[in-house]
Amino acid sequence: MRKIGTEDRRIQKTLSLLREALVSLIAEKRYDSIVVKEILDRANVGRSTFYTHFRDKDDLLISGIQDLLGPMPSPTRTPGKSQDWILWFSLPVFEHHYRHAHAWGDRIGPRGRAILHEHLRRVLTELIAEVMKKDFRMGRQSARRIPPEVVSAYLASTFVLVLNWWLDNGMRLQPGEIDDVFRRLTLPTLVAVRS
Amino acid sequence: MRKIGTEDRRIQKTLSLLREALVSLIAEKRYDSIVVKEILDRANVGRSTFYTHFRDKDDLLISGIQDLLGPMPSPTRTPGKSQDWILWFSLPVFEHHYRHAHAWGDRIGPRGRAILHEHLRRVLTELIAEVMKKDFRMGRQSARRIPPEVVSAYLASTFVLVLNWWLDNGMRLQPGEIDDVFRRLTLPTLVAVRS
DNA sequence: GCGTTCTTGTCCAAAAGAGAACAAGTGCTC
DNA sequence: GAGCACTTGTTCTCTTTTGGACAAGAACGC
Repeated sequence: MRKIGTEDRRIQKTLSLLREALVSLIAEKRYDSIVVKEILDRANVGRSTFYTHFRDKDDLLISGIQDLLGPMPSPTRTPGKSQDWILWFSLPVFEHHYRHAHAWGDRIGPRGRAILHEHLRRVLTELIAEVMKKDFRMGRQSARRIPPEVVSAYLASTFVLVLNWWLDNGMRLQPGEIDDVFRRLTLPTLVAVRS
Repeated sequence: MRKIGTEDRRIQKTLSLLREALVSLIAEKRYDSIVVKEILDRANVGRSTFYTHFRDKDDLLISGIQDLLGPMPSPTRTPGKSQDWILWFSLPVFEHHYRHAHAWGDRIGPRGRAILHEHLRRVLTELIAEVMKKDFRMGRQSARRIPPEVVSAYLASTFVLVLNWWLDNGMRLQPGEIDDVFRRLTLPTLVAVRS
């Protein structure tokens, strides 16, 4: 049986090469000033190959988020009334930014960051909603219940907001500290809404 | 115009991956114990791809020699009666072995070394003959003249002999010193034959 | 303005790689 | 020595990659 879709070895190589090329370029110069051909040259990949996988440069940038969120282990609901298990993504993502943002400086630029964060928000919204729907307690229906889609969108957008603030202020807090800020901001609402 | 033959970007990538995989494997285990599938796994290359480029494992090993000798700059004949410019390859190759042999230890094994040296001898013979034929002085014909093919074969085989001795004795001499040995062995003959 | 040069994104035919199946050989152990 | 697992090298079809051509759109100086 033949491997299908994105499992093909050649595809994986191509995606890796392109992503690594972009990352290493951002480490050297402003994202906005990077031109597709530079990425191709560094990745040693043909032009048409690039466009079979990505719509444009921004699409390539965005695709890295899937790399970050994709392999994130799903949370296991701990027994008890605590609701913070649904914020499982928070600390890992903060830590990821902490590790990588220093190398990037602000060469990503406002436009690049906007694209990145908007996509992060969208993907996080979906991811959280998915996990919430798997949760048993969401089975309880009630007239006044807030739909999980709204809650997940709320959490994702608040997360990105906090992340943005953190970055704008030079990441003076440790990942654990900013994570705590995020949790104290959202947990009360979460408890009230989902109890 | 389309690129042809070995210039294709995909081919270069494949060859590099396979060669690097083999080298890194030799750094870890005996050459004889390395199996094709291990090379494929490490290079992340398909089986059929391997066999479109190489006859077998030995062929891959040998191909590295071309990498070593291929980019070697051709010698420039210095004016004067000195003949040692034709030994231009000697020191670079000794130095190459000096740099890499320590990492390889003796994991290459007697069989691997025999294959390698036999091929090195063959390629060197051709390379030297080629350079000699480009040389002006070889134009001089004479009944007693020794054909350049014989001289190049003599030089190559003596070189490999010295190289072998050097390796067998644990490379106790510096590259410059063993190079000197080689030159003192061959120069008198060279002068006598080609003056 | 206007031409020149660079960039973007699309399309295509041809080449290379993937992977599975296969026969044949090797080596092992029971 | 029969069975089994593994390796080698070949062949096949299908998928991806390639590079060149192209149109359309910046960006630039003159």
